[in-house]
Amino acid sequence: MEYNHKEVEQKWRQFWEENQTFKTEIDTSKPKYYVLDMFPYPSGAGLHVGHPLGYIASDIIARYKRLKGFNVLHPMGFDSFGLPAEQYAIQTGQHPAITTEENITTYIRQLKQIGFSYDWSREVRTSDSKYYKWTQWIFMQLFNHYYDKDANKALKITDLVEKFATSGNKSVNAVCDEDTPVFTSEEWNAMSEFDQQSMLLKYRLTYPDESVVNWCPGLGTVLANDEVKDGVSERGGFPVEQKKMKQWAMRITAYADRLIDGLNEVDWSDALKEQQRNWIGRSTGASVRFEVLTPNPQPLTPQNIEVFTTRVDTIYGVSFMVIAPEHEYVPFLTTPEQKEAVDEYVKWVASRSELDRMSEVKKVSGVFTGSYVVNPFNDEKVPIFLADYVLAGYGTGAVMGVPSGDQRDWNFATHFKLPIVPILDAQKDIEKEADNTKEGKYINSGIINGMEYKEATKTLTTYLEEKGIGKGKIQYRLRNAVFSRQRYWGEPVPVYFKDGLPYLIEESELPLDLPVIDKYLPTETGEPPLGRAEGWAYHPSHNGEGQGVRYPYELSTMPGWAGSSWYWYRYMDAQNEAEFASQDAINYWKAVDLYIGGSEHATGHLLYSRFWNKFLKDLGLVPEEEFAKKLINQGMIQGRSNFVYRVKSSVGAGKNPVFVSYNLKDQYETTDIHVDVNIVNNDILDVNAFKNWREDFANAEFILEDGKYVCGVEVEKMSKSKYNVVNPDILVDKVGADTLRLYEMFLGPLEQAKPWNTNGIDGSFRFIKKVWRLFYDDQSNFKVKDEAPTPAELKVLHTAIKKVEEDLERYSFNTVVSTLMICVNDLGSLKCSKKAILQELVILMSPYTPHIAEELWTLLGNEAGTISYASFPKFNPSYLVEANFEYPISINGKVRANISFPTDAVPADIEAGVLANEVVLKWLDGKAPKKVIVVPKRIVNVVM
RNA sequence: GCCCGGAUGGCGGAAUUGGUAGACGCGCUGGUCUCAAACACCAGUGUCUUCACUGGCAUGCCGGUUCGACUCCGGCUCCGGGUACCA
Repeated sequence: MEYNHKEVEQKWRQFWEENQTFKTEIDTSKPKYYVLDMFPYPSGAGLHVGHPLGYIASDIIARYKRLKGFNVLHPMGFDSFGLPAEQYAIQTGQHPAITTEENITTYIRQLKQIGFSYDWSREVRTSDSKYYKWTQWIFMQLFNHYYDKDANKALKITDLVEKFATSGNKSVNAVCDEDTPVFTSEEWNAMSEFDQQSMLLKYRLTYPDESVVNWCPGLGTVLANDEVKDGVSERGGFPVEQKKMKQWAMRITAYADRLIDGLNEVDWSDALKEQQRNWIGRSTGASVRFEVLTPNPQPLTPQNIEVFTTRVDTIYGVSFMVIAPEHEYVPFLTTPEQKEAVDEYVKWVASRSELDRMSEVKKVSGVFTGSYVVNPFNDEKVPIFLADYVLAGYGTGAVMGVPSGDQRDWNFATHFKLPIVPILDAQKDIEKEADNTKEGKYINSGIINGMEYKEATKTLTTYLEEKGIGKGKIQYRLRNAVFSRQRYWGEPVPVYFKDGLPYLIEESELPLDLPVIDKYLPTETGEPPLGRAEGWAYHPSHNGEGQGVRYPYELSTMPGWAGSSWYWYRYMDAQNEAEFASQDAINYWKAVDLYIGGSEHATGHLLYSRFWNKFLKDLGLVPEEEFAKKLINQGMIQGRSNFVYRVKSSVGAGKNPVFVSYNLKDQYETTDIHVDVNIVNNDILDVNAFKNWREDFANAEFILEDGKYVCGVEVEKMSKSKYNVVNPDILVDKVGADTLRLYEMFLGPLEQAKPWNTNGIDGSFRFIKKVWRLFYDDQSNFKVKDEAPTPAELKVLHTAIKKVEEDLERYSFNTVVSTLMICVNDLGSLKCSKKAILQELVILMSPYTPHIAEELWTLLGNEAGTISYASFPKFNPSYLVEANFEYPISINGKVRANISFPTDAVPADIEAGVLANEVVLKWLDGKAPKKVIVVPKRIVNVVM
């Protein structure tokens, strides 16, 4: 009886569903383990073979941990708000909820087919109002809190109001807007409601903020930088303009230090942690104010320019200052003589894309403004330049130029013939290039002459603070996160406006449901789509205000990352209507033990989620500072395209198209045509399927090699238009889910990017069939025996048990597959069909190939469905003990012989045995060896 | 430019702490079975040399440390990913 994967897999999927095999409850008698996949956006295209890669790995761990006695939480859900459904709605008028529902149905069908052990009763969808009620609720908490630097946590805004009323804000050490004024309690108490509320917005963790955005009127939305190409939208090619807009922002910068420090306590890859550290970009330095000297001061001309530097010790080496060409001071610093040159330069810079500015770093460009600043330390006049390497958006948009210590400044100074002043006696060759050393003693440096780096920095910072011209400062690259989208298909913001100021609706009024609208486009006046919703206004019901009073709601919706920034808690208690999750559930499951997903989320999702998690912890709602203890980024699966080659002369009316095989194509003039990889096997084209594939190829003729049509190959992105998308449904049908799971893991290390190549899947399929043949002979007789296993059989089994366990513990999924293959091959060679051995083997396999494992488990006489909660086989080292070890004998590092010695032989005996060996004697050629190295149970090296 | 990763047979990859480079699988070659094919099974398969034995060469390139290097160190090349020139 051949193994029938279709029947068996179907049977067990149904069993799991009907018996709710993987339904999970809180169970304090077992240790818990939480395995989470980054949940998908359900796109219309369905799953391709790249998507399940991480899901298979996490499912294997989930199943493995169950066997190890853990109570495993392994859920799946959908990040179901997003642009594609809305784009589709704009085109067709179909409500995004309908499209989304359909797509989710497809995803669930495809996921279930691969045999994942998800607890589907915990499924969540971010676009479900039962879910986004809590996203809105968290937003409200953020609005109601501020960050207190002394407590180093978020505190209630009502506490802040109390402090303001009693002692003003001078003693308050809180994160707030840069322009927050200092006020006394009297001043606070005298403020109007409007002024007080405006002041509080400077402290709230979420607040409306003016920010410059890529506004695309054609699409009626704001675009990310990478959605803009050459000044037009990537999608549709509409013009994009820079526009200031009131947007909600999240004060993530309040958590900058904790976001950096927390990285030390999580087991994430160094590459990923480094990326987050760089993104947050904490740098310690000093801010220094330089007084402006301009020949033509105007009322708006700034008196000072402030710079931030991480090397304040180099301040005596400053020979120029650079401000960003976009800087608001530029018009006031430009002298009439320089105006023409400056205007021209500013215009030129504006015309250059970021890419241009980036790739041309070696070419120095800039222009003198005509004005100067004064170096506060040596009173020297320092010219102010504009240069495109300084960005207006970062820090103060101004940089001090120290050519002897910074290569970019050195290039600039050399180009404009500015002085290059040495400042440290250890600087070398500064006439040739900059030397950024911190070694040596300072020279040409006024009050720090003769000092070393540490002392100099301290001295200068103290001086700055005493004179009131600067201070020590920690600066971050991280900016507060914009939290608005001019879109329909997202969470409504639970805010209404009274006198232009935002107020929260009552918690009891949540969820604020997404209203029905007629069209999914911005309004004629440029308002977001919610502006179309009739009656989209707040009716106060709580404070006794007059009937019929209405306040307009916020019209923008939340961004895609809102719903995904806390979802792992919802899985813990997905149906709870009273809380986002019960404290019982949260304190049991605590945090994610293993999180698997793509590295493209490094600075988006993973940073925002950490931020929200820390905030929820400050509120005492969750116990852990970090939400994901261990994280693995799975590598991207690239597409592998196949090509056919159409002979150019065969194209035209009345002609049959002729295709030439890959290795003969150089003899013809051909056109490369992508061919559907699903009708190609091991790069050999199925010519009949090809004729049926496209109508215009129905009469195709072929020039074959060795009777076959060989296709060309290229690695590209997996995409529909390249016909290289491999759908898991087809493979599940052909070879089964178990084979697919096995093969995806067998491809290589999980973290590594690799092209999908269906060639080779046969090997995994053969493995499944080989396992089956350990149970059934050629005549379909069940051949499992109850005999006692031999030492050889036990050795094979326990070698596998050891390796499978070790490899799973280090997430080496691919090598486990080899181990299982070796084990099955060896048992086959031993003709082993003993129950005691096979029973353990089946458990070992079950995380990878759960369907066939279930079937074999019951064939061995076990109760159906119990394998998922069986015990992982216990490794017994005594079965692996060997009497002898075969030593490789190398001579000068090259292996020349193998000699067997007893395992417990002492090095001296081994050495004597080796030197008596004839192969060794031949190589020694009568000479005495210089040295013999014996590494017990490893190797012997004879040095001559 | 900067940051991070990577490079091993025809292909995917293995080698966990410096100790027999190429496990396992694909593909290919030959054989058994079959009318034939498919399936399955057996044998071989880095490369050069050789009838064979054997030997030389080989983990992107150059150099170093070591009895011994895919593994460690220094320098480079190429490929992939990220990116906000972050002072």
